[in-house]
Amino acid sequence: MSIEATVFCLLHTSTPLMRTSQLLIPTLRHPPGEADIISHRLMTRAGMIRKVAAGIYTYLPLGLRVLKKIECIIRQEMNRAGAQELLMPILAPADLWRETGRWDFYGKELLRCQDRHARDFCFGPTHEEVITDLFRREIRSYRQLPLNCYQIQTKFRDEIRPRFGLMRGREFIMKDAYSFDADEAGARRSYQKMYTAYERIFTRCGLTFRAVEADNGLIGGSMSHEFMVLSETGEETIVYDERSAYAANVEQAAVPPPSDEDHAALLPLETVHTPGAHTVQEVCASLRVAPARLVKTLLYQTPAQEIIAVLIRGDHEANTTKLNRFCGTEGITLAQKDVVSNLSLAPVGFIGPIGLTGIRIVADHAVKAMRNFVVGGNKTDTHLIHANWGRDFAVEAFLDLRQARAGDPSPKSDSRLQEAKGIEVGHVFLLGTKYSEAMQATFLDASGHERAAVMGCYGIGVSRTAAAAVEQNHDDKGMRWPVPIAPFHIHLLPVTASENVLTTAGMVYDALTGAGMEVLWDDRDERAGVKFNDADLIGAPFHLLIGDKGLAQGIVEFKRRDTGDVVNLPPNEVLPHVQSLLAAYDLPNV
RNA sequence: CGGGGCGUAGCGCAGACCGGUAGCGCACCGCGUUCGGGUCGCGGGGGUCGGAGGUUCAAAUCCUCUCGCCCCGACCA
Repeated sequence: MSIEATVFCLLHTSTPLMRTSQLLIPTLRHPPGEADIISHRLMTRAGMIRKVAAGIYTYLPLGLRVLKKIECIIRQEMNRAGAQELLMPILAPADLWRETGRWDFYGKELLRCQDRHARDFCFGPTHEEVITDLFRREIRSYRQLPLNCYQIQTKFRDEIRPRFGLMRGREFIMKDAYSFDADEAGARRSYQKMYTAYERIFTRCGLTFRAVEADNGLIGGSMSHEFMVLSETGEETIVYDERSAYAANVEQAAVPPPSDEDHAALLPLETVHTPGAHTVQEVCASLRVAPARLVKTLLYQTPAQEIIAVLIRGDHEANTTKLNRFCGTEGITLAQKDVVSNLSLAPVGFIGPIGLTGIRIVADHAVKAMRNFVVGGNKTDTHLIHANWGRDFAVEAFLDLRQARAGDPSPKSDSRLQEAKGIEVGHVFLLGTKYSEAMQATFLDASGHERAAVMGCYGIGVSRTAAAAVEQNHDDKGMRWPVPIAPFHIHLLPVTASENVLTTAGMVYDALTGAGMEVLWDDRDERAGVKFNDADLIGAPFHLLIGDKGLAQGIVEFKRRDTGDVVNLPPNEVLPHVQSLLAAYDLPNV
């Protein structure tokens, strides 16, 4: 490299571009029609992201800055919690995935490919196999534990239907961490450290969130919490209890058995004609009873094609997560119509527990408390009233099988649950030894016995966190980034083009950037209105307006993006003012 | 995978039913004008109408196939 080129590189790597005229920030007045939710629309309009294919995006300079900030906060907090960063490959050999059985089990979401020798590989949707393989090769002794390694890396999950921009992409950036401990107690300590680190991370990112109890799902293990950013656009529903700090995903939330039982005298079973009444609503309308007086019979089929009948009170919803847990299955589904008809039963809508032979019958707790209820008649256009379990049909077990909902009693206090929508930005799992046993990831304990490591895994959707931040922080003009993850701290807006304004802008810019602040200087030859609109759209937390009107009075205008409040300051007081504002934050240094 | 919709200039759309010169707004380029919330005027560049095949004297337009994208559903961390 020539001297000139070297000098050029040094100059230009040490002074990042912060002028609008030089940066690639292609703002749009109109979003593309396909952008559906706020974060997708605004991030596209602000020139932060561009779609390359369904669920696959390019992060433009502005968007990348936000991601880097989130990553930085994550790194700082992960390191603080004793985790160490490494980087695993995007492609993993199929053999590793076959060892845990997930090559077959993970399904179409696992994107597979072959190399030139026709060897199978997959794009990592998560990295338990690769990290566990590393562990078993390198770790021999309990003295090397605990160990917690993380990476920040691009993941690929071939979602059936990618949607919502960065919120549910196929390719996305994720921080995933894996802990290895010598025993369960150690694993719980590692889990707790990550839980605490996650609280710090999302707090520092300026998000309103809630940690909720969650199901372990396909990944396995015994305990997990999801970190939910509260937002109406959330795809998840959570229930929480203000009084006891209890919060859970509705999938997971336990519903206690009803406290009151109906003790009415048993009435004789009667057959009633209910033509065309398939749904709970139709049956209730036809018989003039409340949905809570009805018991619906749902037929589920396990992956092994076993059929099980599930009795749920008419106004309740079944919870397949709980059903899976009871059956010891994953992926139980409502029986298909053709399966039902092959069982030579009544059509869907008229199925009932009475006379249902050769099929297991389980019921939700709530059914146990009922007397003289309505059930399907197992015959077209027929229902039965005054049905009673025990007398008219047997139930294998009563257990918690329904979805929690607002108004249900809290399992942890005597108050009632409330509902909210959330975006899952983080998930911590206590895995146990599922992967370490499958892959013989063992070590010798203090007494010389070989033991399987007790694992935990911990994910944060980095790109999704950025999108969630926008969902939670915007107005009709654009984004309002929380200070720590904003692409820039200050948007410098000369509103007129006089010599005086430009000179002042240059001086303020030098002063602020010299003090380490990130200033986006809109030096374009544009009208003030255009600059204001772009600035509101991009959503830096502070805007600095410099114009001839103000300078005539010796002031510049310092405006908060979130409240719109304006403070008039002499130019030389801008730096201390911003410094005092930013001092309130634990800022990442990207 | 089932149902619905859409592919025409960078973005937003019209034209299609009824085949015959490919249009509008914004953006972009030039000149002038204006300059504190998306100025105004004049001039200009840019499109194999997603792709392939077919019908026809002639296809953005009609037919067949195909690819891509979006929405709803089922599925899922």
